[in-house]
Amino acid sequence: MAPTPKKILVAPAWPYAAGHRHLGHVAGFGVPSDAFARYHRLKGNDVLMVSGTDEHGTPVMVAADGEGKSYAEVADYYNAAFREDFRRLGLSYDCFSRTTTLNHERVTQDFFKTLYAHGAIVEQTQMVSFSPTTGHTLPDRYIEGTCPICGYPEARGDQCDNCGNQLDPIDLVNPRSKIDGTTPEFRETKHLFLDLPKFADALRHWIQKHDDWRPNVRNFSLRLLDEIRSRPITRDLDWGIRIPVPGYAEDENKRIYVWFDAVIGYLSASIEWAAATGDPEAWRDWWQNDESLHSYFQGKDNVVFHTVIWPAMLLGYEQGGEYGAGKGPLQLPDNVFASEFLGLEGKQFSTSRQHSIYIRDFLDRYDPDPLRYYLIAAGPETQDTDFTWAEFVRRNNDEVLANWGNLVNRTLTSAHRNFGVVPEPGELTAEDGALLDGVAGGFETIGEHIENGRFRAALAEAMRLASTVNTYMSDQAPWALVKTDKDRAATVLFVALRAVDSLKTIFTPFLPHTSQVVHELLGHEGYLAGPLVFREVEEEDGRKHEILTGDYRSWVGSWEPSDLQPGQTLQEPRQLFKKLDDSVVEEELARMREAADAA
RNA sequence: GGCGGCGUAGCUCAGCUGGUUAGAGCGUCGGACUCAUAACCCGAAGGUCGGUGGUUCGAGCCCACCCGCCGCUACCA
Repeated sequence: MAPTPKKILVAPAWPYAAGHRHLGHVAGFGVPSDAFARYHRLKGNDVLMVSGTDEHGTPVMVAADGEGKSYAEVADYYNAAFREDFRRLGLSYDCFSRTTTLNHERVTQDFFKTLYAHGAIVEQTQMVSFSPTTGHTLPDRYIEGTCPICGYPEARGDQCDNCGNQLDPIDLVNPRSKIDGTTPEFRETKHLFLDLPKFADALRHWIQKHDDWRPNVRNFSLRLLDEIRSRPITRDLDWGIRIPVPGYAEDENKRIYVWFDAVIGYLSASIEWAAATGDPEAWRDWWQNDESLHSYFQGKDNVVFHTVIWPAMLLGYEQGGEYGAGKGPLQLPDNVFASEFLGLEGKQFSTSRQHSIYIRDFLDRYDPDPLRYYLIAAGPETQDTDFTWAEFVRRNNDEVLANWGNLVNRTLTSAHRNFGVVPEPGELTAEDGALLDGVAGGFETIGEHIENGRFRAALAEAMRLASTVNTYMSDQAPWALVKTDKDRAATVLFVALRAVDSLKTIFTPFLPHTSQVVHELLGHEGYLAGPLVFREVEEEDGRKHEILTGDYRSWVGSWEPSDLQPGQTLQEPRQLFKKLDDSVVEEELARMREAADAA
């Protein structure tokens, strides 16, 4: 009997809607979270993978001003762009939404009101810088000036890159806005703060229990707690969610600070998903259920939000307000898989210097699976790594194509040409059994790797298993047996096809598009990893938006060894991966140079 | 400045709580095979594990110091 499906929340970071996403972004939160989600779906677990675009706050406003568009236009544009990028890459969100929906606003305001009612939000005055041009808050990172300590002329508002000292923007000599060069004004204003110190002990206790977290995440988080301070959760802006508290609600020019509403997105998108399924209470099975597993994926710069701030908010919400409805506390994160950073040709990705490769551009020229392969096999899982075109071409040609692609091709070609169907096997030899047992064992070892966030090791093990099948093929040489002992050839090809069928499943979390092709070539029907779709959602206020989703419950396939049956009709084989010519490297490097020169 | 990480074969990296001749993939060289996208298979060469000094019967793994590289430092994954 199958075990009860586990409720798994997969929570990839919310990308910020102020610029196109590049390879580094999806290497951090995208491909690993999708591999994790797809694996759990194959295991038969109930996965809910939710995210969306983070659309409020200053960076969107700055982008809008720069492009001469409204804030909403910029948000719309990038929301649509990200959805399309992620669809093409095959990131199987159950609901990829956005923060400018009515639903998100309601959930955020409920959260805010509830924390306020529980005494977790306090009012403080704060010295804040304003842009004289727009009248809005100017975040510290948009201010530069001369460092009062070392005299470095381009110190940032929060820190001097030259001497490394932490700074307060008001101390800068000749402060100026990085956006338009004007001199910021400093004014005392009242803001609401999240009382983080109130939660320090509870958080410390909770983090200490999690000795399964990656050490850098755990140590870094514990360190943060030692110096924890209240954080403002309101800003002087006119772009963002209204503050549902007396004295603030009426103020046109105060809104909820963007980071506060962004993390609530995990919850609001779950609620949105539930409503769309016709069972508005369904989200509670993930959020108000001790047995559920919540896994978050983000880059290392975002750790603080996922191990300290969001957990503090969840703790403060307690049994909740309107949405929590007294039905139990909200689940805290179980895993926080923080990635390190991906570099590009030896340097950091930089949008401003146009040292970047955007997802959309990449996918215009290359297939998604080789990219997914690269981002897992050479991704920044435990330390910074580098994307280079030479390495991409090599991994594509010499690893994924030569090993896995070629295995599929050689076994299917042989079987299709000589039998046309999955051949009827005779008695299996010890070698046959050993091969199938070895591949079958992969479901457990690779599954364990994936569950523990060791995607790199999981994929390496899958590749090793593919090698064992290649070796088996070479040893058994069915192409020769066909002429001398056709029955034995049938058995060998049967065994090889079963192994390929199993490997197809094992590779699905990483290479869903090509696994779907293998699935079809082997004569199976249905979607192993079907298309992702956009679906329109209309809210009560009449506004509409599109989400990225998919019909994952109809997907066939399960995380267990193949039971491929003799007699199943095979399709004419076709190649899974395109061989890339070495000239690609020089072309792409030239393209990057042009882009950088134009910037 | 604070904190953290990294430095192991040509390249990218594994090496868990210290224990026989330090591993993998790719690359290179040689061979075999010829079903397969000149792919696949076998074999070989190649490293004083950044440096110095300790602890230990024994250290790539622990400690100290040093050199080099990198990241985070609270709105760039």
